Amino acid sequence: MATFLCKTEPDDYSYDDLVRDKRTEWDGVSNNAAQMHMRTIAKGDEILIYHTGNEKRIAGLATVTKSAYPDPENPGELASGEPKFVLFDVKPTKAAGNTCTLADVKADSRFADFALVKQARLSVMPVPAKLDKLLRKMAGL
DNA sequence: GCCAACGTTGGC
DNA sequence: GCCAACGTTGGC
Repeated sequence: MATFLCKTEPDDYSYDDLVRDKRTEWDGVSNNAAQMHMRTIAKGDEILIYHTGNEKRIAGLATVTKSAYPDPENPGELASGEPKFVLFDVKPTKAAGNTCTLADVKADSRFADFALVKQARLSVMPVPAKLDKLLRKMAGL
C-alpha cells in the first residue's frame, strides 16, 4: 500500500469534480517520469490530490480502484514492448479538512527533498510514508 | 549523438 | 503575463 501525489489544475479537473463523478480515470499525464510512477500504482493505493494554479494546496484524498492499465486511447509503446501511457481509476475518499498549501510544505524542512518541492513539472510522484503521514496531518485527512 | 529551438508546466 | 525548469523534437 503506497501513497502518491497527483497534481491537477482545478479549473480543468478538481477534487470536487471527482466527488461529483464518484470515480474517474486519471489521464492526461504525458510526462515520462510521471508515467513511470503511474505504472507502479496499484489498486488500494491512495492518492493525495493536489490543486495547482491559484490554490496550490492539497484538496483531498482518493483511493485507487483500478491498477495502472494501458491508455485505451493511446497506449503508445516503450522499447520493452510495454505500453507507454497508462491510466488508473480513482474514487474520492475524503476532502481535506485543513488547508495545506505549497507554502506550508516548503516552509517545513522535512519536505526539502520531496519531489513536489524539488522537481518542477512532475505531476505524479510517490510520497514516502513519513511525509505521507505529515501531509495528511497538515491537510486534515 | 549533439544541441538549439520549441512546447509545456506551474509558481510567481 | 512572465519565465524558469524541465522534456521533446529535428536539423546537422
